[in-house]
Amino acid sequence: MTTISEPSCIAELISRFNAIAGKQISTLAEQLNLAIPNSLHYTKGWVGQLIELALGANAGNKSIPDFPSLGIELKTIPLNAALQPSESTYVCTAPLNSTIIDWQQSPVYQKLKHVLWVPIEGFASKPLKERRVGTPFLWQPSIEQLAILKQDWEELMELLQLGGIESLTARHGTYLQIRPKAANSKVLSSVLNDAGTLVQTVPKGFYLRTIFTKAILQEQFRL
DNA sequence: AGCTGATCATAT
DNA sequence: ATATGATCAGCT
Repeated sequence: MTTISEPSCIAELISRFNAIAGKQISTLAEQLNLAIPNSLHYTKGWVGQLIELALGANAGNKSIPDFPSLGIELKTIPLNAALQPSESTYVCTAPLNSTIIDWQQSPVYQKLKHVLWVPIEGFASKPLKERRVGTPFLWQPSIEQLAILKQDWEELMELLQLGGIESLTARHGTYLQIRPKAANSKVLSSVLNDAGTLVQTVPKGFYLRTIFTKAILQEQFRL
């Protein structure tokens, strides 16, 4: 495997992501001496990691943006045959026994305030190695989008903090939602419920709804 | 068909 | 255990 260092400035990042636009997965994998899995079934995050390697993202599994010195988060986004996002986008772990922090300090805000979106052909009809990288673009939420994200985050955090975990479902939130994030439903961690009792629950994560990423791509490409 | 809940691999 | 990278698949 070939390792590439973190880009030292935005201009370097821009020239790197422009260089991968339109390329096939197989081309990038060969350049990095990386073996291509037969399918994504057992390697769901493989494309994301491929793009991280190709661009020199180096935050590991720490709760900080992928390009720490640039404060930019990298997100691949799978497109269906109509070139629309086909899946929600994972943001970060949801704290179950949360201590109160404010929006600006939250990992959700820290990651979403500046994102490099990398669209990828994601339709199953096309073999993984033939799928192409779309046109990556840097994005920052608008004032209006930020207000809704903040409102969502506050609503969801309030449910977590006030022990409302048992009533919290993926139906809460306009752009942000909370869904399970674990190896399987048998993985459990302890959390206080609204009666102040410790109960077991599957670990959760924050996700961006597809409707939101769809809007982001439409703004960008005027689809 | 889209959405919610479930799941898979890997690093530390 | 818990973070990262996400997509899968059953139900409505």
